[in-house]
Amino acid sequence: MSDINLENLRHSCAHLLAAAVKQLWPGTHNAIGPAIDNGFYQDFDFGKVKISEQDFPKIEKKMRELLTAWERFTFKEVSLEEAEELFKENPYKVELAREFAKQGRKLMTNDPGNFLDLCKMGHVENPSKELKNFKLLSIAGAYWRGNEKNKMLTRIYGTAFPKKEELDKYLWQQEEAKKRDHRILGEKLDLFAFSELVGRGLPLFTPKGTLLRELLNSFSQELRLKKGFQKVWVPHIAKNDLYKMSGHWDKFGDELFLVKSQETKDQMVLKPMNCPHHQQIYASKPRSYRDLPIKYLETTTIYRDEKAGELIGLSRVRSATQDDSHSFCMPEQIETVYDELIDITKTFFDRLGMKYRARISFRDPKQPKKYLGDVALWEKAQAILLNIAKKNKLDYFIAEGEAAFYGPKIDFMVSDALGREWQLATPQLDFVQPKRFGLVYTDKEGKDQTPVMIHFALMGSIERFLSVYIEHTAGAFPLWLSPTQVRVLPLADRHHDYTKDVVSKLQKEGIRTEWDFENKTIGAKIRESTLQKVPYMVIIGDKEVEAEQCSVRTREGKDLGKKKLYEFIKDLKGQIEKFQ
RNA sequence: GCCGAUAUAGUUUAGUGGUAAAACAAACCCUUGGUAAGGGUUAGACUGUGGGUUCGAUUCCCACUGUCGGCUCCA
Repeated sequence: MSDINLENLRHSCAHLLAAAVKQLWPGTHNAIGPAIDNGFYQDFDFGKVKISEQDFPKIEKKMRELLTAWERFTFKEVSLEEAEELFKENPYKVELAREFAKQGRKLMTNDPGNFLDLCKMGHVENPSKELKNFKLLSIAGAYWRGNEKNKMLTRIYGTAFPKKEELDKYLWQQEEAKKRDHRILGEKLDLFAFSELVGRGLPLFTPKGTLLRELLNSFSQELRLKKGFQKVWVPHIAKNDLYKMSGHWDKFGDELFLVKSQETKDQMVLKPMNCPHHQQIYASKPRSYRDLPIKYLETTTIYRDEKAGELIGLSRVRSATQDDSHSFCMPEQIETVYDELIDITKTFFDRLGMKYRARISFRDPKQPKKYLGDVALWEKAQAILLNIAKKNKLDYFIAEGEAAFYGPKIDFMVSDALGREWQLATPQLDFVQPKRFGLVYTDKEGKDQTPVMIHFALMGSIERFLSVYIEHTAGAFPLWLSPTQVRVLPLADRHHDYTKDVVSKLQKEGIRTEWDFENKTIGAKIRESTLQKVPYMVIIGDKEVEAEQCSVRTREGKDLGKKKLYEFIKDLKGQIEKFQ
């Protein structure tokens, strides 16, 4: 890594962008231009001018032109009056200057040579030398100060690196991420589809995609069934009264629901979560402390009215299938139940080859109104979670303010092959809902007590998990998850009978097998199977028929040589069993 | 929802104020090929939907729908 401060570099680059734009379009006002995680942005008020990404080459050219004269940033402290005079054309700068003056902060200006700006400190020493490796990336609208009541400004995103190689690597990585985009792979690998007629945010799963969903789901469920969870089933609609009782109605109102309630009594809505339903199963008969913990499991679809502009492929949808479960236990059983859930989570992600760390989400002590339930209970629960994380030796960190409104939780932050982090499995404690629903169990003394509920979904939503997992694997799923595990490729027509024989024997053993009888060369068939990420290809020609063998090749291009079919089946089964 | 971009064959794209071109995929034919693309032929699009301007629009304008990028990261 270079010794140049990345933030300073990028922030300086935002100045350069502002300078270039103001020269190209006089009268444009620049607002803020900070460094961000992957680069920088600069907001502009272009007035009536409309610009697009097609203007980028022109802007970049102007940036390079200006840069040659940028020897160093000179700073000067100014009074509010001076600032108001200097930036009188630019209402955004004036607003900021007044605000900062009010807060008692020093007002600074800087000038790299030909572009005066109001700015905090933090720039590179020698712009003309250090700022060379930049690129403008995209353009978008953004509200002034992030508030939708304010004016919409034009935001130009870009990035900059100390070295050209670093910039090139970043751009290459972006390209890689694009290739892995689950929306593209989903179509290429024939996993899911959308229909304008069905509606946006409502994914349809093809046979291959459905297989993938079901394999992941049964793995998720099995892990819990082994720990004594029991499957339940509930309908997908309910009266809105259910959510008034649970507290979701007060919290989210009508916005959460995909079918809007008319506020009439007994109005039906689509369920946006499963916990209230599951609690009604618990409530269906008297419970004794001897019955606890009671652990329900159900993979079922929920429906939420996500904002239209936020729907993205499978990662943000309106119909999401949760591998959900709810455990009801006595307070002193929390730790035991939680330990099981942590164990399940570890097994699941270890087996999928994904790294993770835990985020313990506490309430924000500064905003008590955001949460239901009494503070003492929260404190107690948070202490329990922290202890569990320590005991299970989780790699954890604490995030205040990330808790659900009904209780604290542990989120598993799972990282993918490109190093991006996703919040997936979330066991969360709930002291509030059982109380609201009046759930009870009879304790040893014969008195009614309120159980604690623990929400837990491993994948969260299968759709969102798939979006992460498809990009993690780039569509090359492990053998046990591959919709097609083996494809048998005959060289010529005369090998078709033998091929059919091999395919049916593999299928009989439960191996998901296809053949490729197309009139193409073996090279083309191999290419096609490789692009479809089929783990194993079996090639059948004269030699194989003669020796009653099959030639095996992996999608990575490795030649495993000739084998007897039973040997190959044994290999495959051995590999698959490792995951059961 | 808001801002911007965008919509042409199954897919990826070209193109024009006078009803559209190609590649891949498909079907058929030739070829029967040994580890990431063999060759040919044919078929396939009322240019997203609905309006408007015009003698005439796929092309220009408006609305709708879908898709994409954003809407937290403070001078």
